Amino acid sequence: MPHSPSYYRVAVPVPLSRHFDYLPPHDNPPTPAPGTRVLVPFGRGQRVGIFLGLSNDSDVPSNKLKAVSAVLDDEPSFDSAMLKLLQWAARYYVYPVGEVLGQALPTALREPEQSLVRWTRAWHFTEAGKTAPTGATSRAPVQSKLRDHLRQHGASDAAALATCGKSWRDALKKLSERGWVEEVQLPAAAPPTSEASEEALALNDEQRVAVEAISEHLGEFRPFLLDGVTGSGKTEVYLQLVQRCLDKGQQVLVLVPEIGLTPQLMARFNNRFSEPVVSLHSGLSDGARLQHWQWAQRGEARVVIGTRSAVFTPLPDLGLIIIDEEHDGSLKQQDSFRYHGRDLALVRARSAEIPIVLGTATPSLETLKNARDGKYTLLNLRQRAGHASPPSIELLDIRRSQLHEGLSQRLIDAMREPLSKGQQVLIFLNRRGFAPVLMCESCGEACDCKRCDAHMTWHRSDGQLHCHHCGGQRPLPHVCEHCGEPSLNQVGQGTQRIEDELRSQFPKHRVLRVDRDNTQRKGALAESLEKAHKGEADILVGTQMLAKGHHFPKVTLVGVLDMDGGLYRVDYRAAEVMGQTLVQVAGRAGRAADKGKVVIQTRLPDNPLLLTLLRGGYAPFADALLQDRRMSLWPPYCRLAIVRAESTTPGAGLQLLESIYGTLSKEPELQCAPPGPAPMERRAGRYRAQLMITADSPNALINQLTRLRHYLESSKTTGVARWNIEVDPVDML
DNA sequence: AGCACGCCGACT
DNA sequence: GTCGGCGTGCTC
Repeated sequence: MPHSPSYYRVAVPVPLSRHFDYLPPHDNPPTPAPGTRVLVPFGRGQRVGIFLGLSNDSDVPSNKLKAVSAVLDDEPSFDSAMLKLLQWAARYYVYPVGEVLGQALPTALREPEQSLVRWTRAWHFTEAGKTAPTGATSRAPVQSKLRDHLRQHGASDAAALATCGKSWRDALKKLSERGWVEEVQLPAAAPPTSEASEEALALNDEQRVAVEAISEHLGEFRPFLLDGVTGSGKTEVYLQLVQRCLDKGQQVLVLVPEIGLTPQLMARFNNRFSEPVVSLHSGLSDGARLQHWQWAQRGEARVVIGTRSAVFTPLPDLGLIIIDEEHDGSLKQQDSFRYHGRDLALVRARSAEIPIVLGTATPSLETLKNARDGKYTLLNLRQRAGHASPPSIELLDIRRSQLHEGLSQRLIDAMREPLSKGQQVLIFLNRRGFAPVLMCESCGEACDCKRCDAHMTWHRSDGQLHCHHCGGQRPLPHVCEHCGEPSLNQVGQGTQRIEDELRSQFPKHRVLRVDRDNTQRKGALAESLEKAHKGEADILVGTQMLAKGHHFPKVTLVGVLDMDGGLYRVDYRAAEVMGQTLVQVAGRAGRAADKGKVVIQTRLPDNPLLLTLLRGGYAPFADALLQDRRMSLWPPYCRLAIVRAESTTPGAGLQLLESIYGTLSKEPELQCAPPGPAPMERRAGRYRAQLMITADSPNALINQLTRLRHYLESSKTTGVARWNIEVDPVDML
């Protein structure tokens, strides 16, 4: 057979929107399947790339081509459907294919040394270990436990041995030093499976309708919006749908917005199903992540619960995708490859011909529009489980009230009754720190961040000024940096200050603050939530961390301190986000027998949007916002993209965007606004500018942006300004 | 993005 | 005389 000249087309993880061609490896192995990892020479070094397929020609003369160094695996990391999805995503988000594929790979597989795992490290007794006297480790409890474990179970892997105690690794080392245990390779472990201990709950009518409606369409593409108020039992609907899929031998992918929501969902799934459920999120070690990913890929894990990047998990028998809290902005990646987990999941569901369920109490406007247009099937869950009634909501006009460190007297009074009955109160304020501004009383200047156009927040816990935008810190100055007077005054309130004030207002009650500052440590959030659940705190103060998904059955009063910001901001999504947060926070109140109450402090008690939200609920509020968007032609009534440029010298970014604007504004399919400084122009020492582009058709937008990207990649803008392109931005920062 | 090569200032 | 500053150019 004549040797046909074929080249290996490879995606290399570099910020260039093209693939690279290579000669076949010198040892001429059988052609790998597309999606297989290959090692290729690139520039001076070697890179792990993804083999895309063979090609008969190349733009590069063949004497300039290098050969693939090695085919790294004998099976592909991406099947053809996943490869297609990722290539689609690279085009849609105007991001280099190689980088997209690289990011979709578990971190461990980005290294050439790591191969797909077929073996797992384990330990067993040596001959000497088997006969060693039991009493020899009587003074080392963990060593004894390890020996007991090995005696009972034989060779065991790390996960199994870890049950013997925290210092199991040290103890194991001691045993191996004595020559009693040694490492062995076991066939790769199967994912852990728990014994189901919980029966399916009885469904109410709406839940039953939802489960039936979705089940009817297993095996075909159909998106469902499961619009369920907090406490309406969305999770039970998910669980019963998952059961149906498992019964049919299908796998299920569940996407949640943040890592904090995986443990509780994992626990519920594990209690319900006797089949392997695995999690996939950034909190796992690279090794664990690879393990879980491979369990999914081999079909051994039947349910995967993960954050947005889990949308790339290979699942050969995928039968259903569930997106929980579909409105949540964390589903959109905010740097490098700026994809939306929900939107890619929709594309994936379409190509896999399976249903996808978008669950939320507060649908995003895009999803709501799709439901209104009949593209998504709307399923409502309006009844609260256990006949809990919805909370009453009250606006508290604080324009003329005297505030106690941000708390109005009426809110303080309202807290007394539930607290006296042993119920909990939740105070919500989306601002960390003690005081957001430190202002000089003699000259009126504030302490500003040196690298950002922002005030610094005074954190009393560590006595430092923090910048919430660049993470910078510095000690509190003793005198004003502008006029030298020692008259710095703390203005405004953050959660730390509210915590203090609540302690002094309610000295007999226990106050628990939950925000990013005191939940940094691993497991700290879980501990705090546990405390709250056990009733070891009476008053909970916190930021949006407290608003997301966690259930506090004993909370009957929620106080919202400052929501007005969401009604002032220029960001076109600010009002939508405010409404969603408000409804989510309100959902924390009165879940059990007691009717809940929500008190919102505001200086805008007549704001029509706010009133619509309070009187009519989220649906008419969202419809009003949709009307606004339609009139002003914002998404979802147009396709939006942002081109950003930043530079260390003022003006360079803006200049780059102006030259782009000159060309793009001539394109008839696009509407461009002249570029301008970003909402906070200087951030982390860089001057930032942005250019907004809208179009009616997504294809027109993508085509133009692709041209733009090619131009930017080839022009020598490096060093002058850094730039990026974001399609479907979720916020303007 | 890396990481070279490539021409102009302060050091053993 | 070199070491090294980061300006521009390439990666199959």
